[in-house]
Amino acid sequence: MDFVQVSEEEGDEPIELPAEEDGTLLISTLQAQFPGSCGLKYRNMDSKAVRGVRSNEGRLFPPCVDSGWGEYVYFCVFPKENKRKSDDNLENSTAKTKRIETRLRCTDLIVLGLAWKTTEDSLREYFESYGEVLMAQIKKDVKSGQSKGFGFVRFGSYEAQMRVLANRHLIDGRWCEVKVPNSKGMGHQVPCKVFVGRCTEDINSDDLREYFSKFGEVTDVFIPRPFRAFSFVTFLDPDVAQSLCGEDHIIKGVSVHVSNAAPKAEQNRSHQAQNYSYNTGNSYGMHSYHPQGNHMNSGRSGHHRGNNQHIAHGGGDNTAIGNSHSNIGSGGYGMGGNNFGGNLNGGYTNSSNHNSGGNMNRQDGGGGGIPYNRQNNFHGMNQPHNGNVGNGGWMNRGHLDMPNLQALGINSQGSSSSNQGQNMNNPLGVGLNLNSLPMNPALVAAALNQWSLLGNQLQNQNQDQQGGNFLSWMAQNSGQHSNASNMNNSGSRKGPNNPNNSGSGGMSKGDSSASNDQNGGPPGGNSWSNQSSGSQNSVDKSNFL
DNA sequence: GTTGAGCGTT
Repeated sequence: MDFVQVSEEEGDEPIELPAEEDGTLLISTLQAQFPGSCGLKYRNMDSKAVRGVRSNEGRLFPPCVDSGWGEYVYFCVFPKENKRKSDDNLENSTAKTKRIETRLRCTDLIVLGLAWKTTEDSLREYFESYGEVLMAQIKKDVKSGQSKGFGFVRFGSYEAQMRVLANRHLIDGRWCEVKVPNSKGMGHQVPCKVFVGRCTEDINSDDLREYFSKFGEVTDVFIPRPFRAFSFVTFLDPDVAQSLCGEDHIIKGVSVHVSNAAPKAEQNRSHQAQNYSYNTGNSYGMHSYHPQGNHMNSGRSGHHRGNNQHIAHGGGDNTAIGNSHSNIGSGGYGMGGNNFGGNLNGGYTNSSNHNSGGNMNRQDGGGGGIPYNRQNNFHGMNQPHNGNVGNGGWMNRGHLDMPNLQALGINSQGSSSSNQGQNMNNPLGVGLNLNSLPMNPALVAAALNQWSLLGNQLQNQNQDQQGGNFLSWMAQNSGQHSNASNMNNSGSRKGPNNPNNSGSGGMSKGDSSASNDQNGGPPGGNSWSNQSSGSQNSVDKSNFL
């Protein structure tokens, strides 16, 4: 296999990226290591000029047909901010306004689980690796001055905020959570996703990613399977997403239409909803994509009793394998006649911050219907009493598109006596044992990846079910947040806590404290030790949707 | 002095 040496900028230390069999380098491979990059260039030794690398349909082509990539060190091309011509003209002022708004969207973030000893200085120091810290404070007891174990931090850039929110953080020896405080509504949050209509079947996620990377960093691409003539593209910057809405774009010669990812029925969904009071969400409904984000189905659907009757509302082609699937309804939202999943049931019910008692019954894809997974027990997902009743968690904190972790069978903190409840080997605090989940782990992976909760871990668990891009990007970016992404500073013991185990150990709750004892562990054998060093992450989620 | 889910005396 041929490797291409790539660095972020000229002069930086290069990373070797694997080329494809045909000698090309996938942009997705590039982006796995250099998020946001959209191409390559290199310094021509003869002319001393910088040369661009040919790029077409998600692939980068070596400069020389014969000698391939040669010994050059390539460096990345990143899309220029606001490079769009339209912005330069009529939208210039609004673009500026938008940028200001972006800054305004930075909000104080609450940091939970701080060590008692953590000071405002050390808090600030830690978070400065993510970006400018405008404020860092520890809440203390007024009299004693003792820390209450939580604090607040505010960043100067939204991007830093997003990265911080996507990770967990080892601060002064404790894994801390960072969230948007309850007191802050994120109702003004602008969606980062766009709906891309009129897609043809040959437009794949790489195509979309490559094309839309021109406008800004693409963090996710979702193409419903089976083919439904639309897809979703998520940008890091919601402004970019918004700026594209309403436009037609040509991808592979096809005119696609970009619009807001919010379902068209959004406005009047409140009075439809909840027609089918049982088994509508159905267990196949765990589509990892939620076009509107924070609507996790407010319930009313939990009477699925584990039969094989999967009713996919709307959508049509629920040509799932095995079992008896029938489609009910033809409504729903979507564009251009695409039935986006029907959702005549309780999919969208409340008007804000849903999921109060919800489970994971949304079935956005309607016909998508998860046509795989004949062996896995999906029915577990539709447990009518699956907890998470109004406990907030991520859901009510305004964080868009977060999964119902409990519905996914995931606990957010390990349990251990020797480390104060902190699972030191699990950076995200996601008590996840893919092999013990009552559902398709690939789906969980997809969901978590979708929601940016899980990235690198998956490759430690099952090479066939890797999550991918977004979180791994978040976590790995610039390598300076290793605390958050690469744990096990001092090693862990081999044994039950090694997520590579395919047995019953793993990250499930109730691991022995010993196995979670990171600090005391002997060196070597780090189970969670590393995030990807290659491009293995770039697995199209749609493979298992 | 201990503790470990939470939500900020301004």
